[in-house]
Amino acid sequence: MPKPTLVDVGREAGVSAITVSRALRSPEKVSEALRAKVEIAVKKLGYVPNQSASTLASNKSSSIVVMVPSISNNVFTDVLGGISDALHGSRFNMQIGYTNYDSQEEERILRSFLNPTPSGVIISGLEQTDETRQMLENAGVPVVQIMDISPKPIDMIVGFSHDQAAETATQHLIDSGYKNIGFIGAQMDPRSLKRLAGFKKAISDNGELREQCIAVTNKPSNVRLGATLLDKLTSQFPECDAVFCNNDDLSVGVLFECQRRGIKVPDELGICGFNDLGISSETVPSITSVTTPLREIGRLAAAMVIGEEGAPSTPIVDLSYTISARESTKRV
Amino acid sequence: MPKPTLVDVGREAGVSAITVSRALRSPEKVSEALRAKVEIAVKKLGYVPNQSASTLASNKSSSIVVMVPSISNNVFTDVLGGISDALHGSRFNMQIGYTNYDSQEEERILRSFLNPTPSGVIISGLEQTDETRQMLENAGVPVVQIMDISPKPIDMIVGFSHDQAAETATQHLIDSGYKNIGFIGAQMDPRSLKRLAGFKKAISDNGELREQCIAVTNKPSNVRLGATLLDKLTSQFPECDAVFCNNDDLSVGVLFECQRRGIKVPDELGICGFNDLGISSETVPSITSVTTPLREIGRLAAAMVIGEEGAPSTPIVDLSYTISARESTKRV
DNA sequence: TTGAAAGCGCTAACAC
DNA sequence: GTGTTAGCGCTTTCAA
Repeated sequence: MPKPTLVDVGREAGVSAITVSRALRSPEKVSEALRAKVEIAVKKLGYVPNQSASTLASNKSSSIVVMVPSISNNVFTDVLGGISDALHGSRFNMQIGYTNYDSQEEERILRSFLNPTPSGVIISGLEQTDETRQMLENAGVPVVQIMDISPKPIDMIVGFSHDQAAETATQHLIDSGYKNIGFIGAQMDPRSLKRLAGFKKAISDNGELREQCIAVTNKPSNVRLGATLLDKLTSQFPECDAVFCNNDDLSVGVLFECQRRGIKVPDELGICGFNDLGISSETVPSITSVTTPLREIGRLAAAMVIGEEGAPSTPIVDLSYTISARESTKRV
Repeated sequence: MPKPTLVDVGREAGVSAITVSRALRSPEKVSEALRAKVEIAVKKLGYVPNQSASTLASNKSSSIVVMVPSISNNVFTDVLGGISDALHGSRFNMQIGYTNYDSQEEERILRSFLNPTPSGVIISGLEQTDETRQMLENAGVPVVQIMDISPKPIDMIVGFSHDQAAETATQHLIDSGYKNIGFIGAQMDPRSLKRLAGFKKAISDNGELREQCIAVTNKPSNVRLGATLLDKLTSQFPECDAVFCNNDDLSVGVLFECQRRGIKVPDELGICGFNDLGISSETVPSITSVTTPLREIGRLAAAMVIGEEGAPSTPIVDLSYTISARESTKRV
């Protein structure tokens, strides 16, 4: 038997198709009696609305498009989790696009996702191509940029200041008594570069910034890389007594490498990570990290894009981060 | 200006709409000359096909539905990564459903995803409700179950034997000279229960299985829980000299707890994890784990569901796992 | 409050 | 190889 349509349900309930449609989408426009009849017919036939037909007829889809650079990065799984939570139970579903840190790819994917027009777009970062920004503005849908912060969003934005977060973290290392602080970074996307800038500012403000205190790579971040980059750093900057890492898997890798090489943490080397991904608080010694509001970003972005009540009233939401000071920077 | 349609493109190219459609979807059915004209018109107008209209007219969508229990679990991000890789560049896109380990939720989500009929379904585990199996069979689309293995899949299946993997791992602990082996497990879903069964079998085959050697919880797995469960285990089973963990974050948590409590690994306690999630090989000491073919499962499932050439010729694919023996079970 | 008619953009089926 | 016609299932608009 073919799938039942609105007409079938209507016939079963003794009403017209359009009444069924209304009963389902805006029950308040239909009389109590008919609504009940329709409900029974829907159950009986096991009717499921055809999304494509609905989308085609109304020219709007009920999906929220979410563009993220990568799925394997824990940072984004947290954000997606937040969005997923906020959307759960609403009439919206999410459609995820992976840009692989490539603006051109982002533009291409988004173009296909914007046809038909979704109910909203959540997009990571500020680095959209001009074409992409144009498309988004023309689409006339709510757009929320996430992760970063800017006074001039395309539409709305929720995130935090990566420069400031990194600057604060570096200052924490300085305040803890470390003198020769290095920077370790992987996946040097624009937000990572901002963290590097924040690091540089803190160092310069407190003395002299030396070239050799920075060890970075464009490879995706992972635990192994933390060890590799620590090797690189200590060979080019032997007097190094603390490191600020771009992301928590690097800081964990640095700790393990210290354990292998017999470097004492925090006495001989202080370590500070970024994002507080859940493992930092568990290692021995535990690792200081910058706790960033990842899930919260996801949740708020979803609320803003669907215009929910829980949504903030301003289009620019600058969330705060905190330094979670732990054993890895607690010098005696 | 409104979005251009097939008719617009046709007018621009001096052909009919259907010719444009054919030129785009099956170029071999259209003459060289027209194909070129169409291509130019498409570029000029910036034409993007309307998926809904296509889906509605043809009654098939080009999405591959993927049902997973959770996104925050690293295990599934690996699998999704594999699927994403395999689908990249194909004409298929993926639609992800999160079941939150709930068969009823799975059924509900799937019902809405099956309308209109997708090009294929990839679904985790064997524990679908009867209704769900029925729906999938009625839909008449390729279905690939993943993660586990069974002689009677709904349609196709790719995974590995969790019982056997756990049994082999436990045997490795026994062969390494451990006498009182415990089991630590979180998120006790059906596959975890199979791992527990494999553990029990190996223990029973080599002596006596005692109730108190098992410490489990239904909470989602995380590093912290590893420590908690080790506490529980050692208090109820003090003579314990090795643990097999359900998942790698637990084993990492166990190692950290040992470091906190001054328990020597591997001499006083042997540790073996599961899934080899990337961190196990980096800790100090490194942790033995069962390396499971997560990405491969994703890749193959995608190939099977879209009937690609790289796909296996049999509907049942039993992949192998390997024990990656590391320092945490290397007793001197 | 309910219904009839028209049409969203595309493709299947059939002609030419 | 190309075009014509009809219709996918729904919503919009307008009328009753």
